[in-house]
Amino acid sequence: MVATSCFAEQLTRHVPLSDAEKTALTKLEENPRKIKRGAMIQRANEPITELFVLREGRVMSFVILPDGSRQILRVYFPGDFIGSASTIYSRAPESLVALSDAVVCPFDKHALRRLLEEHPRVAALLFLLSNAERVSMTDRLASLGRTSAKARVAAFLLDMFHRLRVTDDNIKDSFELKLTQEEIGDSIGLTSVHVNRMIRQMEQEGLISRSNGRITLLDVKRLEDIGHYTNRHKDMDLDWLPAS
Amino acid sequence: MVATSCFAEQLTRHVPLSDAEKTALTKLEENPRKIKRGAMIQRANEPITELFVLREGRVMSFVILPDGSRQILRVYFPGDFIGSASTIYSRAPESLVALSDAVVCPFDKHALRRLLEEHPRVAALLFLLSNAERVSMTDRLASLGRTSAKARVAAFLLDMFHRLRVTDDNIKDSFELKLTQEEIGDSIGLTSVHVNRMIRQMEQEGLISRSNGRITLLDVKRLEDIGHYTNRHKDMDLDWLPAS
DNA sequence: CGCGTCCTTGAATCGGGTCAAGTCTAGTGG
DNA sequence: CCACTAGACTTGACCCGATTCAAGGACGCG
Repeated sequence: MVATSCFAEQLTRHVPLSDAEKTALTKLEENPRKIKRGAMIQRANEPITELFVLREGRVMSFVILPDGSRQILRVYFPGDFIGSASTIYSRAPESLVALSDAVVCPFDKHALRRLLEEHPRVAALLFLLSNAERVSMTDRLASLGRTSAKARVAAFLLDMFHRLRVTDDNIKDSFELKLTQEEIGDSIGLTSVHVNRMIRQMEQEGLISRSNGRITLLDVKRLEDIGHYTNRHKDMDLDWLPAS
Repeated sequence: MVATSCFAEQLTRHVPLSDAEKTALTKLEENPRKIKRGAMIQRANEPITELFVLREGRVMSFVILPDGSRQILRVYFPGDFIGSASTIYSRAPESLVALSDAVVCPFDKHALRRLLEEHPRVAALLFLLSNAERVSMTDRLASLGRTSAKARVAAFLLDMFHRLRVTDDNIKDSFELKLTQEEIGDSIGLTSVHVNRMIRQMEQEGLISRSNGRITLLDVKRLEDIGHYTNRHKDMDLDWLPAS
């Protein structure tokens, strides 16, 4: 048994890895770095050569438009692979900021190249997970483009919930959001004021409840209905990956 | 010189390929199939095992929400790789319909697996391009979440324009849209009525002009400004890919 | 010629944004 | 232990951009 990294652990949830593969992945996490809440990890438009594995805490990626408004693109959880854009662009298309105190493990993109060369199976797996991210992105597109404010909030909460559950088995029906209502709004294309209205409404209707930053989903079925949510994590099927 | 496939041709725009790689890619396109405008290539939620290379024409992917509204996720052009979702999901997350008469080359996902196994460099390249798609998806997210109707139309037109130019060098300032205004609306989260109003307004302001389905961009600079558009195709940098 | 699809335009409506004025809470320092 | 403060949450009144509804026009095709 080799010491498994945070990233390898995430990947083995999908498909078994050989020890050699695990060791290689662990190398990516040799340089953990502590990050304070609110600190910027990467600034949009600046040259980049690093990627990251998020080991602890939460990180968000976002862009700021010329009029000053912000679109949050994604919230990352421990085990996530961050900054894959730097594999293709020499300048960062998006900014990265820690939403909570966090630990990230930066590594050079050439280290990733070597990994892909030496472990084609890992390359294939990363390709697949990149496709999965693309699909979850399309779900959000549909949410922003075609659903009401209430539906977006519902879908957002469900997405957080199910993603957290992938790595944390003891989450039953509640979780720490760790995002302000303004940040929620910036994720789903609403103002903080309207996010607040929707959340209160959903609380009054008995869909959710809150106590100091913790959200409890009281009626997941109805939330899924309101948010037009489909849980993609269920029917993933990576069987066809090259055998190890 | 081996006969290059449509897909290989697309890839070599980014990075040189060996003859062996080209041959392998060409194999994916052994079974061209003609598709009529409007025909469904893949229906959301149905089992899938096939992927496609689009050789001719245009194809769109979309989802229909329970209330009947449609979100178009992406418009594909010749040389594009379609349906990468089937690498991870056994049921299609999105539908595929031909926007014009088209030729697609279906291939089994196991053929892709063999390709990834035998040609790790191609696997890495696909991983990169998948990342590029993810980035262009985030651009659209920001557009839908945080910009006005006019900005979205401008960004949409510029995106079509620049993507067509990647493969077609003789496009100077005009192109065939081949989408109805309703389809444009379903791409950018607007109604066809409002798309029409924005297009007419932009026409009156001298930003664009139209004649029987052909759009001419008269003032690209100002359009980019209005649409908060950034052309991602320019500063792609795939140099670090494993050497062939 | 007639029919269907797409485009165009106006009027009324509404969802969500904006502005503004609180309230609540966790820190902070005296 | 309490006053002070800053950031986040809450709520109301008003406004505006986009949708909805509806009706007509243009064009291509069988």
